[in-house]
Amino acid sequence: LDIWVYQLGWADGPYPPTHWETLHWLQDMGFRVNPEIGRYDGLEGVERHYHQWADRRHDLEYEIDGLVVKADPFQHYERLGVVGREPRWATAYKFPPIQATTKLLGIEINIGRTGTLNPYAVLEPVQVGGVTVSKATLHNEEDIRRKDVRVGDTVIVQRAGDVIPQVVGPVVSKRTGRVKVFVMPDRCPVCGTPVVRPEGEVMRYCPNPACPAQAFRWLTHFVSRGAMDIEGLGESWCYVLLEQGLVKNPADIYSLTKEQLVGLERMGEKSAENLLSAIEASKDRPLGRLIFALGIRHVGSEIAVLLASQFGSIDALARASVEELAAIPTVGPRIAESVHQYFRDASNLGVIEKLRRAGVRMAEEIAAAPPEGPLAGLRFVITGSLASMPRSKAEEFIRQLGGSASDSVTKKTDYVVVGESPGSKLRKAQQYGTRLLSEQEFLELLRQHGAI
DNA sequence: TCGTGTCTGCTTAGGAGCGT
DNA sequence: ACGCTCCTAAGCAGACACGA
Repeated sequence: LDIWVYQLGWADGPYPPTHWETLHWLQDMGFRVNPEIGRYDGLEGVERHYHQWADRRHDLEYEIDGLVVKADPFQHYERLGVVGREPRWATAYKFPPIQATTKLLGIEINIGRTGTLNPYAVLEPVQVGGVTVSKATLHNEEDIRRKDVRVGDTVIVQRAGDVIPQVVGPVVSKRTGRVKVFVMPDRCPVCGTPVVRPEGEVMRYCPNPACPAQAFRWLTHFVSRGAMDIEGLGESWCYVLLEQGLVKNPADIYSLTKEQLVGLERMGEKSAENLLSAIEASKDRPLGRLIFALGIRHVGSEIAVLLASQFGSIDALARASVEELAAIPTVGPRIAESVHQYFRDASNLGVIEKLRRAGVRMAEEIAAAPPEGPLAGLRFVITGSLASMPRSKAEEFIRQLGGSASDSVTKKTDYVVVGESPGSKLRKAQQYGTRLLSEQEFLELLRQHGAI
């Protein structure tokens, strides 16, 4: 009997490790497995019904041309010798990260939204775990020093959590005399301003707020999903708008006209209309989103929502003193100072004025203390992907019911929701003995409390 | 109609630094 | 000391629109 195993989303290259195991496993059971046919391309009439092993004792079930193949993942993983703490049905298996060696061609610098100089490795493209890796972050100069990687080195590359490319370190035995120690630049590679490294901090900053790189990062941050969420405006268009001088700061987006947009290369009527309506729609985002979008240092999505709920308007926030700010729980002196400073800067105030004139919502009712939901006081963490909804949606539901959703597992975490291909959070949860929830159980929980 | 460019959606690691 | 948030990073398929 021939079995074709079909996995969505992997058109090329090797299968994810768990999938590989499944192939072998089916083989062991006496099926002839044809992994080559199992590619995403060109497969017709093969449907995948793939119940996750995270579901308690649920069968793994493949339907192939009307033939249903069932198997028990519990036994499968047990046979592999991969048995974690209870409940064992949630144990997933991953190979250790697959590594490869390649050449470090150079180290280049990105400028972050806050002006940080972020070095990254430019690598000779290499296949690692099924994808081509050509770049990887090096975090900062200390990290480069710790790893002691030099330009020209042969380096080991892996995919952390099987996803993110990472430089592990050099293969010192392969080092030739021609390697070069990397030196962080003294000047911003984009605007040439001498960089500063505040005492006690590890990152170097470009102190020029008008640096084009920072303007670009601010703009992309402003329009991003978590902030004002302007659909259709990605990095490329941000770049074009800045380069053409149509936009100098985020507030200028709101005075773009159709004529201006249509004049751009590869921007037609349709795109221009879509973009303008997306911009229009963004005027009504919740206050927290706007505060986040302003890009104040130390104010991310969480603190922004907190500030919105405390002050209720941009004006009230702008008037707040350092003491008032620091009096808020979880806001300390650094954050308070950062916020206060932001609203003392003339150009920032100019942007805010312009946003106001454009009709961007600047205030909202201060919500009464959030009603105590059924999940009040419970901390959730999600790992892996959920089939039924994006992670952000799941987190929204959790908050709606009064729970909190964070992204690192600690001893205080109450539940870890395990989706498909979970990462290291699952390991950590097992280590702490944190209660695990399969996607089905999670959905059941939401249903119980009427969230869905 | 079709090749090409752009954006979206979806994932996780981990250093740094803040708050308590 | 510990927990949490901020911030950035890479990759790829697929949807959609442009423009010839």
